[in-house]
Amino acid sequence: MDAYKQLAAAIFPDVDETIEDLELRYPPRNLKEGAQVTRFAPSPTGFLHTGSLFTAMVAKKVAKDSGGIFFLRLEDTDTKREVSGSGEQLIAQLAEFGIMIDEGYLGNRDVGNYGPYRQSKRASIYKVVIKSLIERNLAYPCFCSSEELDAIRKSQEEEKVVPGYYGHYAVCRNLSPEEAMHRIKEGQTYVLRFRSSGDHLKKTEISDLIRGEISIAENDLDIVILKSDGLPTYHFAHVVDDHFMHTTIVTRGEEWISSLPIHIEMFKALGWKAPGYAHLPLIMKLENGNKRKLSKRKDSEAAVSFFMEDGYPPRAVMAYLMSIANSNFEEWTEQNHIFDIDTFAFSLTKMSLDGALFDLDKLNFFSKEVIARMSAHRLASQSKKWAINNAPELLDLINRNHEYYERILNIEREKDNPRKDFAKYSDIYRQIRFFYHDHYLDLVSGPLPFNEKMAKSTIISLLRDFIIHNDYSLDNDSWFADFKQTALTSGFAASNKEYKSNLEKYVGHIGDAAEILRISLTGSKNSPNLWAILQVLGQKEVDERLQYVIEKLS
RNA sequence: GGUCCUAUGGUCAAGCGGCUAAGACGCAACCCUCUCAAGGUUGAAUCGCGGGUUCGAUUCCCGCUAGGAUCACCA
Repeated sequence: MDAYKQLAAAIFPDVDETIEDLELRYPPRNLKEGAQVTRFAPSPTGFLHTGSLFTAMVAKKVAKDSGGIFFLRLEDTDTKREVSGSGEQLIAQLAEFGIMIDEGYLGNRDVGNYGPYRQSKRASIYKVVIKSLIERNLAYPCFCSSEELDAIRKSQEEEKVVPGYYGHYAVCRNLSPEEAMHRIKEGQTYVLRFRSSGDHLKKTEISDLIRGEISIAENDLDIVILKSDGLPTYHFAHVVDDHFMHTTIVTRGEEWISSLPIHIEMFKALGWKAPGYAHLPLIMKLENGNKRKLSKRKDSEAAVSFFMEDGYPPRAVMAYLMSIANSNFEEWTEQNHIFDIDTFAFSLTKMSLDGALFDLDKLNFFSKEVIARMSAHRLASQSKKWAINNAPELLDLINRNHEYYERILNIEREKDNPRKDFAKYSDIYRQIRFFYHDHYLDLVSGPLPFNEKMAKSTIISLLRDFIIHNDYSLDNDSWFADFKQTALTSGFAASNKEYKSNLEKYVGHIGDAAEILRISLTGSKNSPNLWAILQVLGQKEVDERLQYVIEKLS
């Protein structure tokens, strides 16, 4: 047995499987021609990030549109940063946005034949591969401490050379296998590094599915592939996992482009075919006039929980993200009047190449459209679901009478261009609370915003006439014609034009009369259609409110 | 700083050698109107700079500039 084999055996005495065994265990997938296998590979380090949702959406689209497989792998090799429970949370949040996986990690269990789908459970697989690498002298143990590494980096900075563990700076790369074995037996801690044979001065052409050819210097860093805790680093886990899981297209953020040479080199060294890569543009944020990557820590909209808490319908968020991914989605959705990303023909090559600024205005636009197209019934149930966790004050109103709530939401809804005044569920409460008697009393407790020029007696007379004459059985148009008559008898002109040409003859015009009624009923100068409000409130409540205002003014 | 990516209105962007340079969001005005939310009409606003190539560059090439990403036993 040669020295490298002995070293490998010393490091992994209990690994008896080979790469060939693994190939047999994870045979090629049986998919039709052109079907793509994609994955979403998040780390369980906290809430789902908006950029991650974007990536997941694209990955799923690519797989589904091609009749392939979309799976999820949990990249939980960083035990220090892991937030317990966030893996499950990720799955749940993804599901809220309609992103379901075909196979992979599902929180409490794995589904699929290419698992385990949690990297922390795949240690034995990585070890098989690394053992083979050591046997071929393509990986070696490194005993450098973090202090030594820091010292190397510092000296490199002083010498103004490229920092990193390479060439003669890679002191452990030339340790003899005997020496390495000796140190291991002594109990020194170590990591395993990949022995790079790349040349920093040589460029390789790599093709990206979105960007086309990219020319980057070869990797010459001996990167760590197995940490001292026995878990792999991202680079190595990516290569091994996506090989054995037979991923055909890796979708990930643009920030990974720079480590692409590392991945390519490892695929080559192992004799494996690398997957296609699609490096997605980052979602950016404007700060002090500069763009920057959306940051989870600084930007509330970076976590998708922001949208959930504010009450944006998931469909609206997805539509917005899709409009960033493929700008023709917007045009498509205009014609189809639906915001269903599943039926849209997505294209990787139509993606923009630079990061989009997150645009809340645009999201609001999509969201208004989406909400306006929901039935009152659906909006009621969706907003209730939201209120349960986020808005006790709204929930209170809903719970008083669900049917009444639904009727409020149905105002000006069932028509060709429905009302678009809610961009998110959190907009609802403020706009509908006047429908509830106690809230109404609260809203009108102060001075009412009547036009100062309007005499109290005029207001009172109009409201009194209204109480007596109003007919609740009329339809919208007839009702308004009827209301004009009432206003006329109180001295209002039937039109603005008429009023303007005979200022001294009238106390105001029909618009003023409507304003008086509106303020009296809602406490505000702005509201939805008056007739609709009357219908929902009903005669008893209307009369009570008007009586209240009359008394207040008397 | 090295390396890589990117560059059309405020934002998202179409364009792929010849166009009055689409469209959407936002903004403004007007119309409609019982107010608001809408809806309709109109408008303001863009090819970063400098060299080439070409009869002709927003488009192709090279610089520059700017922005971004990345340089860990994090992913």
